[in-house]
Amino acid sequence: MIILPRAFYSRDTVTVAKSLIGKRIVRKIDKQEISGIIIETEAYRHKDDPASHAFRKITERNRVMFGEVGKAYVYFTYGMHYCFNVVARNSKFDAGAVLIRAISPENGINTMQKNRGVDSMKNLVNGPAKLTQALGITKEHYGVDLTEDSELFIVEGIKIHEKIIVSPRVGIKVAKEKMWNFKISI
DNA sequence: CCCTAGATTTACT
DNA sequence: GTAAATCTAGGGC
Repeated sequence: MIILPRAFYSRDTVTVAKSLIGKRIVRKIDKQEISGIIIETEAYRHKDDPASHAFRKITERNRVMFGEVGKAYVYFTYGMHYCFNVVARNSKFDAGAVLIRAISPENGINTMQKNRGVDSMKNLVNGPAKLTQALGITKEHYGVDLTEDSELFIVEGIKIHEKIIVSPRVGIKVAKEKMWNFKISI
């Protein structure tokens, strides 16, 4: 099990978003290990991206997007949902993050089903707020370093044979022309 | 299958 | 004050 190094995240945000497809996200709760393969991501950048939380300026919520890469950016939205991002950017940008939109469950499926309150596989982790609920990710994980073996980190995953599908990002009202959504269908 | 509405808190304008 | 990187249930087809 090889944890992705900080250098992995020190590249252009869009490149990192694409590269994260097929990697494994690992969540340790007590002694149990829950994991899944990342199958959908989106890039959110800085000055050229009006849809990004970091578009205007640094604030209390988005400040981790301006900090060290490889850390978790967790935000709360719509009054009831958490979403999980990884901070990633190269030196050309002051901020950037990759939203994890969907995973494919591996270990701890029972726990995910319990956390979600559903037993269908199809509906388990196929959305950004669903996977945070299934993995028990909350604002407590804001700023967690994902390059260390702790309760939440990302490791090398599987080889991808499927073609990566490139689409416009989901759920935004501006900058829809940017094709920064990446996914595979398994 | 597709569509609509309601939930419910935060953070920024 | 209001929009928000969403999800679910319920109704109609």
